[in-house]
Amino acid sequence: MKKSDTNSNLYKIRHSLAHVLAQAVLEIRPDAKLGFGPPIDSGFYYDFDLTEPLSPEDLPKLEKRMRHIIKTGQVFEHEELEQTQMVQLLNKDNQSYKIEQAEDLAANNETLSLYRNGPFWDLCEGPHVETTRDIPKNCFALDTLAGAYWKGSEKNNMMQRVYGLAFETGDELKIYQEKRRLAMERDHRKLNTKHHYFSISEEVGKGLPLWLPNGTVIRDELEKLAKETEFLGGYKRVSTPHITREELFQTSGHLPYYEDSMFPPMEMDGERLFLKPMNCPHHHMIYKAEPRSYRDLPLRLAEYGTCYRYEQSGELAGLLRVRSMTMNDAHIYCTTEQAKAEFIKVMNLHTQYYKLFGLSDFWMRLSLAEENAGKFVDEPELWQKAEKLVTEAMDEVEIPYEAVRGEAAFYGPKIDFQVTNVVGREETASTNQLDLVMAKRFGLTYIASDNEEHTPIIIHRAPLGTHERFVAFLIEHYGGAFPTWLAPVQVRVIPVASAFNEYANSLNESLFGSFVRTEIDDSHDSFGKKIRSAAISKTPNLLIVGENEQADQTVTWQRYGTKERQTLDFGAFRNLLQEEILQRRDWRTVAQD
RNA sequence: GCUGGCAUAGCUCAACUGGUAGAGCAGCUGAUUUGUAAUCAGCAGGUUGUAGGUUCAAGUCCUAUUGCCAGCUCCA
Repeated sequence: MKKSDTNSNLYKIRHSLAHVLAQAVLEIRPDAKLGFGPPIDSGFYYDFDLTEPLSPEDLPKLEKRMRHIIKTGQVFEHEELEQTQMVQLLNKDNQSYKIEQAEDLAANNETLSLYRNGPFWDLCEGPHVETTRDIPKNCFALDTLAGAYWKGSEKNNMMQRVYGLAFETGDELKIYQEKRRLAMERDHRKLNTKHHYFSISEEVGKGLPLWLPNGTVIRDELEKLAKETEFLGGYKRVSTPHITREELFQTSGHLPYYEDSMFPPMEMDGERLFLKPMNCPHHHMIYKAEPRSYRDLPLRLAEYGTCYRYEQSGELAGLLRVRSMTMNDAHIYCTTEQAKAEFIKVMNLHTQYYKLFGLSDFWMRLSLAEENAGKFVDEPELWQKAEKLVTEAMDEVEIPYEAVRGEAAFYGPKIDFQVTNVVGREETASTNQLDLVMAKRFGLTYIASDNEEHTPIIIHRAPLGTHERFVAFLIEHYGGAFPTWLAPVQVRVIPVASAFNEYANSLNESLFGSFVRTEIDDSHDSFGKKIRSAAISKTPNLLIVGENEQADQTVTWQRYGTKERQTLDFGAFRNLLQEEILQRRDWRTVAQD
């Protein structure tokens, strides 16, 4: 929850519940050491260091104890203490983490305060409800157990975190739980079991998805979209190898700054080769392959490039986090004067794509470097210049964003498009980066009109991100019901009885011959069953044909998810469909406009 | 990678405190020929993730291992 909400009733309820939870845990695990226990967007959590871990079966027990504590109406009392007194008190309870926290707070000259309720007390700045009776009866539920590092650093101890859901009323809690349940239904991994987009097999390796025919259709359609758009945007297409000699990644700085995320090298003939984690070094080499003049700029090199990154095993998740990925990558080499305009063009391209998919639930993050983090190329002046350029461009297009330190690429600031997946986890869907560092490292130059050598500015951009993540998002965004142009199967022809199979088949073949992805349901199932199967398949267009249609050479057209249908001439249907596909229209969002 | 949990047929799930695996859907075969969400009947499908161990007996208990899930850390 935001700091600004601290005085809201909801904040107090959640914060107080965290204390009640800690009290309940201490009842069953008296030696528990307390960590942090803040309110969060959906409720609260509390971290504990336990000698004997809690198991999911403990949650109902804890919940029962919490309800009991609430009923006794414990009063929350506030008290401020000097550091020595506070540490003494904490020491008596053997709360070593809290002592560390108290010392940190004191070092920052913050007031040390505690809250007591009943037998429990906690180092805490509040605020809380007056008494535990102010916590509505059924407004909370313990949710899950998880691990969490003390102070969020993997160098520290792993503690056990208990998550709880909490709202102002029981009804709000129920609504939240139902919403979450519905969201789970859209999980791309869940929809995948039904619609077969991809497969991750143990034999091939984790994080290395196999794209099945249905998923490949979506990939190919996205690629087609990107190629057409980039062609019109003046990009040139290139293609580069998946493995590369060590030296290139030394030059690029990937080995010093990014090696943790790279697969270990292959050794051959006395040299070391790496799988590429990004496409940029290769594009830079293409830039370098011939002398460049200012007349060549902006030079826009585009590639759907496949990269490999050694993500930690616990981070892999379906298609959202993988180890082999194909990026909608391009690098724009331009002069300083051109940079802002090029950056703006790229931002507009993002907007254009997001509008096409009807994606509106995202926020933009300006990811900046952090000093002395060791993760960023050490060129303070260039960073400053790049940040200024990006900020100005963003202000000019008037797109709101939030700046976050420490999230930049190692070679420059980024504008990331942040989206949340169905489970509520935030991910970067697209990215745009301004890079003043690489051109220098690679010795990229162009001859300007002054007949002198200059260094170009580079813009890295991936508005469609990677196929893996973007397709995962689209599956969840559309809930598996894709618009016609993206749908693995665009049309299903359904004869009402086998007597019309022949007519249905002629339509099917005719559409197929026009490059429409079509199939026919000539099974022996009842008509009702065929309609049901078609609905479950989420095929966007159904063509129903029977005696009437056959006699008139017409089709009855029904959209997925609707009851309305229209009967029209087959040729007319085909024209409408082809136009819709060509224009990549989603009739559902078009209707809303 | 770390903490916790889970693993039974293609999918969703069953099998009491250990007694030798069962259903629905999907699939296949046959009958049915149907105008908007499940026609009927039959058949087939599993060394219970893998490897050890305890036991007269293991899906069930123990150990290891692999994979998956949630979270932390990390990121397109």
